[in-house]
Order: sequence, then C-alpha cells, then structure tokens
Amino acid sequence: MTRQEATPTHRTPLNKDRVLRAAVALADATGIDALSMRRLAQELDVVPMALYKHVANKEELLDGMVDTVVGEIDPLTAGPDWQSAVRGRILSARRVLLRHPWAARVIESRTGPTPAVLAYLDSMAGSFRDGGLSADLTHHVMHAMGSRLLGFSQELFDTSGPSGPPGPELAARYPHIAELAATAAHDGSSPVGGGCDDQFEFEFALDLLLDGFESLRCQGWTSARKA
Amino acid sequence: MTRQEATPTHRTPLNKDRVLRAAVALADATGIDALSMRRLAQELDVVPMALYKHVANKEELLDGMVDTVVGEIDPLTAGPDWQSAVRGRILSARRVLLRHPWAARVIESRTGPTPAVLAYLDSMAGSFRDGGLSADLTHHVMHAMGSRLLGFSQELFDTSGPSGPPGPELAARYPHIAELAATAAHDGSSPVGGGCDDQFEFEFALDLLLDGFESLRCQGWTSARKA
DNA sequence: CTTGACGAGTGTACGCCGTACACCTATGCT
DNA sequence: AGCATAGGTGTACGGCGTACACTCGTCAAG
Repeated sequence: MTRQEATPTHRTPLNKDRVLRAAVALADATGIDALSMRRLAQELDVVPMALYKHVANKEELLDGMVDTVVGEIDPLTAGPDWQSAVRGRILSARRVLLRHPWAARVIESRTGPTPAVLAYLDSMAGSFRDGGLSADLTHHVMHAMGSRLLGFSQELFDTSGPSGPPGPELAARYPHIAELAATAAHDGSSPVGGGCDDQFEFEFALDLLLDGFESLRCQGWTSARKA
Repeated sequence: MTRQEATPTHRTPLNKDRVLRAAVALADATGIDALSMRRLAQELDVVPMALYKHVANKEELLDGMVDTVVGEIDPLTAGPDWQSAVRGRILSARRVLLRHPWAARVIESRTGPTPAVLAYLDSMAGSFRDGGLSADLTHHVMHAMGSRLLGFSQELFDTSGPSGPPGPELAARYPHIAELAATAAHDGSSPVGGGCDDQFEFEFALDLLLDGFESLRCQGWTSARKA
C-alpha cells in the first residue's frame, strides 16, 4: 500500500495563483480586516507558514491581490472619440472595484505600483495621447484623475453607514449639510451622503473632468510653469 | 512625610487633550504605523492601560487625532468671489495635511465623520451656497471634490519612492508612462510621478473643478435625474 | 537500486498588538 | 471620619506576522 491514489490525503498543491484567488475570495466574503495569514491558511487547509512558500509576506500578498482585481478590468475598446473610450474603461474599472469593495483601500495603501497597475495606467496614458493630448497635458490629466482612473473616488465616508435619522439638533449644528441631505433625500438618503446615487456622483465628476480636459486640448493648453 | 510636594512623583495628570496631542506628535515623528497604544503610553510615561481612562479605544484615539488636525485648518476668509474663498481654505487644509502626512490615510480609514470634519464640511457647503450654487449642485460638487475638500488627493502612489532610474526595459514595457516621466523629468523627477510638482498637480485639478462648477452655475445647471 | 538534492508543507516559538478586568491609591465631599 | 470617585497599575488573554529548524515525498544522477 505504498500508493494512496484513492485516499484523498493528497490535496491539490498550493501555488501563488490559488493563494491569491483564495485571498480575494476571503476578502470579498469577510472583509479586508478579517483577512489574516492564519485565516487564509485555514481556508486553504494548510498551516499558516505554508503560505510563505508562495508569497514573501503579507505585503506581497496584498500586492498580488491588487494585481488580480486590476486584471479583471476590461481591455480597451475603441470608441468614436477618446473621451468615450476612456470613459468606458474607467466605468469598467469601477464595476470591478464595486465587486471587491476592499480593493480601493488596499490600492491606496500600497506604497508602489504593481505591474498590472502600471500596465493599466500605461494604456490609459496611451488613450489620452491617442486622443491628441500632449504628453505634458496627459501628465497633469492623469494626476487630476487620481484614483478615479481606477474606478473609485474615495467617498470620504462610508456612504452606507447605519447613521439613523438626521435629528433636529444635528440639522441645527450643520445647517448646510442638513440642506444637502434634504435635497438628496428625495430619492432616499441619509445625512452626509448616505443614499446618494454614487454612480451618478462618480460620473458627474468624471465627465466634468473629461470635458475640462477636452476643452484644454482644444485650446492647445500647455503648462505655464517654466524652469 | 505624608506630603511629597517637593518630590516630582506627581506628574502633571493626563487628559484627553494631552493624549491626543502626544499621539499627533508621535505620528508626525515616527509615522502612523509606529503609533501603538503601548508606544504612546511609553511616550507619556504611563502604563498602556492608563490611556483607556481618556479614550475608549484606539479608534476613538484616531478619531480625536483627525479632529485635532482638522481643527488646524484656517477659518474662512472672505474673498472677492466664492471660488477664491473656497480655494484659499482648501489650500490651507492642504498645508495642514502636508504637516501631518499620516492624516490623509487616517481620514480615509474612518468609517464615519467626526464633529470637526462635519463642521468643516458644513462651512464648505455654506461657501458654495453663498456663491450662488443651488443645493442640488452643491451636493454633487461636494462629491466631485471628494477628499480634495480636505486638501489632499490620494496620490495613487507614493510620489517620493526610492524608485531608481527608470531603466530601459521598463520604458519598453510602459512606453507612455516613460514618456510622461520624461516630460516631467525636465524639472527633476522619477518614473511614475516622483518628482512631479505635487502642488501644481493639486491646483491644476482643483482649478479645473472650480472652473467647471462656476460654469455649471452660470448656465443654471440642474441634475437631470428625476423621480 | 541507492542516494542525495530540493521543493512543499509542518511545528514551535517570539515579540508585538489591543484591551478586559481586578486592583490600588490619592482626592475631595458629606 | 467615612466613603465615593477618578486616575493610574499589573496581569493576562487571544490574535497577529513571521523567523527558523524540521520532515517528507519526488525525482534525477550515479
């Protein structure tokens, strides 16, 4: 009985890809805070230290997770103009980020770009250049877009908090915020932006920026700063 | 010898304010990752658990730190038009955030707004309203500004990384990024945005947005979405 | 067939973290 | 004088990331 082909003592062996995908799934299911090396190992029926044969440390695990989700963004699709091409890709990125709510915060926490992110940003820069923006303008435009390039704006505060009714004393202390909440409440909302149509807000800012870029391009904008 | 007035066995007693200010100082000096309850207690010559008489837990400590730095933002100053008033206040916020580099990430990590942040946002909303923007437009405008309202855009990646020379193979793989880096390199830069003039990039996006808002206001913009 | 290198998974252990809980002690009011 | 209270202490627990030494199955070379 040296062979144990029938007995399931042999699990399919680990590899970096399985580790990363399990990590993404675990973060999707239980939130990024609950993702520890120990919990992840447990999920893979393995002892914690086994993970370290496939990722150097937790930072590298997080980097890999970022690359995994960035890899889910749709490739470029041609559009009638540069703006709609960029717009479509960014909205695809947004859909990906909405599938993985933890990803935005993890991306922000990385200190350096990972290969998949670099590739994505590179192709984005290419879209701007192809659209006729100068290298100079493209540079500033990429900065101006910031994390919106990756499909999210940091919402400043959790838009779906359990914040109850505004309360009159709060309205007295923060009258303008109360007013905004009231206008948004027409389609179901809570005090500081809860219940807003996030998708609308995202596209509002995105289009404002894209329109601004196009207008700068038309007028041959160039940065006025000199050496 | 029941009195020990001469002996310095009595340290000036702790209070929430001293704790918060020590925490801010420690984070400024050693970075947010090095800020632990134990290190902070040590800094205050106190046993770790003593801190919990003044803050409920670490989350509340971080909330208090956020309020402390937000409180450093200059109050509103009147300007010739609403845009310069808003612009000035935001640039003040930016200066504060640059003094406390850890603050942006901590603010992003809070799940709900703290009182000082609410007060700040409220007065910002008031500036937009006073400038003639409708409550509706003000709402979307606040969202569009996102964290820029508080003086920072998430730079997507550390702009001052130790990333060495671009390297030709990197330029081959990411040609557009290399091109942007090259144009930025005219005033000292590194590959992915390192060495850029962050202040310029920030104001570029800020002004683009403010100009867009003003133009929407002039044309009496109203959100097209209906019930 | 033996051997030995090697890659994958294991087990133990260390030092850090946040914090619950019981305790002490000086202060100040009744 | 008695006592409640607020502020600081000490101990302890469970969780974290991970260094380090190990075992064991596989497979190529001799």
